[in-house]
Amino acid sequence: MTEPSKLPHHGVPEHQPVAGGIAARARAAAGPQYLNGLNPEQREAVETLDGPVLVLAGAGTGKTRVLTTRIAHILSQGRARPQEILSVTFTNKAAREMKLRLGQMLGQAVEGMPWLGTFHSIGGRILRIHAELVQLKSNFTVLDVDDQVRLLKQLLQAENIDDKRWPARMLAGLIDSWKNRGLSPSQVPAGEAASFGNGKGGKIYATYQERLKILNAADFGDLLLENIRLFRENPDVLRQYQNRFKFILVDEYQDTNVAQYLWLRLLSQAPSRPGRALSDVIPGDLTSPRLRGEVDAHSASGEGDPPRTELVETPPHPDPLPASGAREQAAPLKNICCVGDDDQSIYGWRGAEVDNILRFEHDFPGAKVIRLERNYRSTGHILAAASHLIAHNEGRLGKTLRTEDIDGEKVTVTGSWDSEEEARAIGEELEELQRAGENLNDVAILVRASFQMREFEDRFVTLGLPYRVIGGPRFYERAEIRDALAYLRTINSPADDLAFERIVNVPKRGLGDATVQLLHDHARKRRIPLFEAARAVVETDELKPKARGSLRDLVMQFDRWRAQREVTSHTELAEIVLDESGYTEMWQKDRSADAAGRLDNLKELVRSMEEFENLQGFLEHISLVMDRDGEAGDEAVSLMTLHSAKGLEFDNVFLPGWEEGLFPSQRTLDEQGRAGLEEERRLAHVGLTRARRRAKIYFATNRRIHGTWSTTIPSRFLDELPAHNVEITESKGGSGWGGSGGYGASRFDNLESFGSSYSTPGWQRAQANRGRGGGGRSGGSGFEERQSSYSSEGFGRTKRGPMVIEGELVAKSTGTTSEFSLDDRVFHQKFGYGHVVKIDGNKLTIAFEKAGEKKVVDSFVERA
DNA sequence: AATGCTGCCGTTTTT
DNA sequence: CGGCAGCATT
Repeated sequence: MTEPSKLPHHGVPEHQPVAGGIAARARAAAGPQYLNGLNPEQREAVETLDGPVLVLAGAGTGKTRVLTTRIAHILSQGRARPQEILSVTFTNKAAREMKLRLGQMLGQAVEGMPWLGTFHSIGGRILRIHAELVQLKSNFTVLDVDDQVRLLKQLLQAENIDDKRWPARMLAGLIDSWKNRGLSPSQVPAGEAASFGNGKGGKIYATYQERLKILNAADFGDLLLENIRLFRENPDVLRQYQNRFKFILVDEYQDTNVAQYLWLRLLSQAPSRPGRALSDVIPGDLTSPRLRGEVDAHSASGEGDPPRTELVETPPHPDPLPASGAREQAAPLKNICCVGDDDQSIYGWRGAEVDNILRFEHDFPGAKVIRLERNYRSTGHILAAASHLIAHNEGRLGKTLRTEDIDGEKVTVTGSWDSEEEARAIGEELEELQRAGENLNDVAILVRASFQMREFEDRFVTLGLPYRVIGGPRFYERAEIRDALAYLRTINSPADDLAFERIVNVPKRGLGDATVQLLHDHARKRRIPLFEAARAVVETDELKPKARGSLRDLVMQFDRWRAQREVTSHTELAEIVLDESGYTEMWQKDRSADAAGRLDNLKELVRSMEEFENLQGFLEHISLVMDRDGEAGDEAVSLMTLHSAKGLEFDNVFLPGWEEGLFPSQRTLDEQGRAGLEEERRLAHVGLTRARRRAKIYFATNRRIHGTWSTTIPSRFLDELPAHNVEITESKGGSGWGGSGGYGASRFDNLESFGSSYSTPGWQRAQANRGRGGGGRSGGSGFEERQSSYSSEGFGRTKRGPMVIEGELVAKSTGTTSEFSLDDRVFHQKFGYGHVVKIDGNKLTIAFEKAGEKKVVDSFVERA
């Protein structure tokens, strides 16, 4: 999402302040004002209100703008009221963004868009309203992955399945993938169900679902799957929603999975006659290869098939429709508008079905397809490179992005000896950009895998370059948050065994496995929740006195908290609970590096509760809509994976690690074959199209993976870049290496496959460098002393080398001497506590208690 | 019941 | 190489 207004010379700014109502603007001579500044295709996408519409919106073509304007248009035309529009996105961020923009366009009217949200939050909301129809209560808990796994572990144990050979985590993944495909336990193909746990996989899935009902809980997949079941089994309920939603809008359609497709399909169907069963939504065989080479929108439904009344999941192409009874005349499909970009489908491994978008015209007969191909983001060279690259994919609908922008700078490709040098080179370029006055917020480094980040972090810490890692663990996934939530969940829902079990011994209360096991036995025997079992067991002498007393205290505490809930606000209650349980104290006593951060997070959690009316309301939302990537903070370079970069844009984008095996990832290639390769290529395309003005690609010849160094080959994607738009440069980091050869069978060695552009002077020099023993370009930067494992391999050049350059560099960047002295005890955000062992200008060498000796710029540490 | 050691395994991750 | 899980200690 987030395609911020970037229409400097192409259109009006998107965040136009709006005064007056829509009606007022609708009266304007040239049509409604909100349509101004849209290009013809965008305008068509906004104004084509009737029937199914697929908007193929390439990167940077104003997708969000179209979506929001379309909603404004529907409202201003009086075609629907806000509560009659269903608008779904994948992420909370995307939903927020849409709300924000809509608010800017419409004034305050957004409050009345109750059905704008993520698939999961909307599914969850519908489910809560009709919870009893799917054997839940409306206050059901949404389980996170951790809870899921723990529950499955218990079930596996009960079935005597070796948890080593059949990890619970794997089963969780399997169940999730089944749910993504819309398969309830009885619908899982027998062969697949049997593939886990000696044929017991399917049975455990069924048991798992039963247990969820008892726990009054649903996992993420259930929010959709149970919603589908609800609709299938209760046609009257479905009809109610079909009637309500006059318009449906879907964002990022290329990322929808089968369950989401089925769900949309049900809702987009015109209301059925009362009494008509809608039970025949059959997921097709979705295991067939995703790429069929050809997208055929005509053949299957070509003979004027009337719109289907029955909801029959169409199997992937080119299978004929299943012979499914008579197809009677029916009301047309709803006004559904899906926006997406098949070239940005990068979540296939998580169950997204690119087929959904490739098959749209087939699934929604009579659909109008509109292509947005005018890119308002990137310069010519960048766009050409990205387009040329993605053109190597076969399974795509095909778009040609174009821009009216200048050609700008060519995309650069830079080779380095190893990943360390790569980080150094990028570090230098960043400093150059900084000196040139670029805003670091407009710079991003996009990696394929998160382990690559470390090298950069190390480097940035050394340079004192402010950076920000995007996408780490989600807020509510952090241990301290889940612990705190578990306390609150136990208070709110005494049947929530998973929550109780999580905190029964956190902080340590002397209630170990033995005690928990006893509680389980009790609970199972008497069919009561764990908490009630605890209450009962305390009255017996089955426990040792110590444990018994401890457990009794805990039960009494919960009773007290539950009583207090009636008289105190939920935020206050949370504070009391965290305090009295000793949980806060536990972290206060903890001396590890992140303890302070955890305490901050807990405060943040309590603070965030204020937005909700009560504990119940808070708990309902926390697991679905709690993310914190909103924190902007100070100016800093962004470091993230390519996946989390989707939807963002930056002036300068660095793309390191373009090597075979890493990118494209070997594992994807092995597991997904050609489809995997194409998805990797789409990832590369996403990476390039994030850049507005500069895109810089890097590859290293040697990379350490899992501790061992291996020689790598430049990525095949480099071959696929058009020579004309690319410039090969030498590594600015300068090679401190040389050493014995071994680029191996690099394509870049074999210039034939590259064409002449790859033998630029820079690259030749880089090539030449590798044979030399000495430093690369003069003033290069072998400056940082590192205990790299090279030395053990005979690259002895890393002995205490002169540090002059680094000293110079550091001095330049601050010019002051350090305010720290030897032996000072300090704290560092990343490395924790340590003491200063060496001072060199503003550069400190610190012996960290946990992380060992590191060099750090003093502004990164504080006195402890 | 809590602590320490060994051995395994290792992408991406919207909800 | 490093983080975590499961086991063997005390």
